[in-house]
Amino acid sequence: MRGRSDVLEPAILGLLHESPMHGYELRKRLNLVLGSFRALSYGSLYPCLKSLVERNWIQGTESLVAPQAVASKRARIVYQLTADGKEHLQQVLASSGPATWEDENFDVRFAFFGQTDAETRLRILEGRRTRLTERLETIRQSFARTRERMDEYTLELQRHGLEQVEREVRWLDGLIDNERGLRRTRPAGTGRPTAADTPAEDDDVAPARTTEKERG
Amino acid sequence: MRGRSDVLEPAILGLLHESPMHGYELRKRLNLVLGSFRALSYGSLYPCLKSLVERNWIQGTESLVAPQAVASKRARIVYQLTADGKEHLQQVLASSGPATWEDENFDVRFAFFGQTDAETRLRILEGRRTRLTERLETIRQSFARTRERMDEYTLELQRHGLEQVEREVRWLDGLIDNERGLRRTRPAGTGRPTAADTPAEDDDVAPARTTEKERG
DNA sequence: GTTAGCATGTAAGGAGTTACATGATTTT
DNA sequence: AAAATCATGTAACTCCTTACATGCTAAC
Repeated sequence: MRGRSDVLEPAILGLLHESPMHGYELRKRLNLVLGSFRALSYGSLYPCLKSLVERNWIQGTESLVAPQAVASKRARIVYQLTADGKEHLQQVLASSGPATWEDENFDVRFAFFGQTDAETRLRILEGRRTRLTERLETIRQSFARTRERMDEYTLELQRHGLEQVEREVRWLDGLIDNERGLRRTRPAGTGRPTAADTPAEDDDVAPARTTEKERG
Repeated sequence: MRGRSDVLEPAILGLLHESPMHGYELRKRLNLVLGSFRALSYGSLYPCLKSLVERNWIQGTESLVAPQAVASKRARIVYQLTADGKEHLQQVLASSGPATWEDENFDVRFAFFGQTDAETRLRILEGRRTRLTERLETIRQSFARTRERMDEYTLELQRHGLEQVEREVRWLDGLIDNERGLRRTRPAGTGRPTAADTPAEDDDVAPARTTEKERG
């Protein structure tokens, strides 16, 4: 029943958990968290905020802020999480389904790793890794099957895509190693998540599944 | 007036230009061209084919194919470009607007570079490059502005994103060099598009614009 | 005093998804 | 004979976008 995401809602809740904000500011921050700089429109943001208020996960309070100590600016609506909202956010960040491992959903989860425990982080990183190695398998197979009768540019596009995914897997490997280290040596949530010192120039990124199941 | 794409239509036309096909087969090939392996659904494909037929860009003919020389299989509808369709495809592949430089649109254009001339290829590669350097600027600026008060994971996500975009720019540079070479030495459309032998480990990817315009 | 940026919204619509529905053919 | 895969479609829905509408405030 779910579309590709609902990437917006978790992102909003996550940002508001870090600090209360009004819509206009949220949008700017959102464009960074959502990664690919697809300028999010107000036409999505405000209706979403409205529905979050209705479900009682956030609440908005008019604030007459005077930034240079001047009187009476136009009221801005500053949103913040309710108790219900905090609880819900924790559930969302910890939950994982098939959609969790897709690009944008993963990015949002990852951006708010600071608000979860090491257990959850590891689970999500590994789920993402599995998803990516599945992709690698699919690409490699079609690569092998159709190499001959394929246009050179199409081929180059796929070679490049393959490389990008391989690189992302190595990035994840670094992060996973790091989380494992954290879990063994420290209680939780300390230490920098800096990635991949592992050179790892090898090509075997786990066999995973070989089945090329249809998913449509 | 255009949404993020209409990535499907050009992709279908491009594939059918390479060779006639029926819907089911199209879908599989489509999933590779469209890159990120977002399994395209029949719910999008068949209505799109229908509308292409209505606009007289493709035509479908029932074919009673018997693959192992056996009689009477169920009829499959094999689609092929009409004359109008071929003309339209050329226009689409050569045209370039703001949407052309976005990820998926670019991928589709690139996948069918074989069906265009060197002039067009170069224009599209350079447009894409400009778009990416704009992104780099945006990321770098927000990076510099908010580095301190930002979550470590969010930071790592952005660092990684930055790296991926930088890598993509270098990939484009290789392709652009290659196209330029082709244009100088050969008539058009010959030679392999193999990328970046240029090591180019430098970091200056062109200043481009510094303005952080709103686009919403 | 007018342009640029801050701030909040609504209405209509586009591009795609999931879930459903059906049936033929091939493989086990 | 059952299961998998080939093959074609429709209906309802979701998430997000564009375009529109409004008004305040800062800077030039």
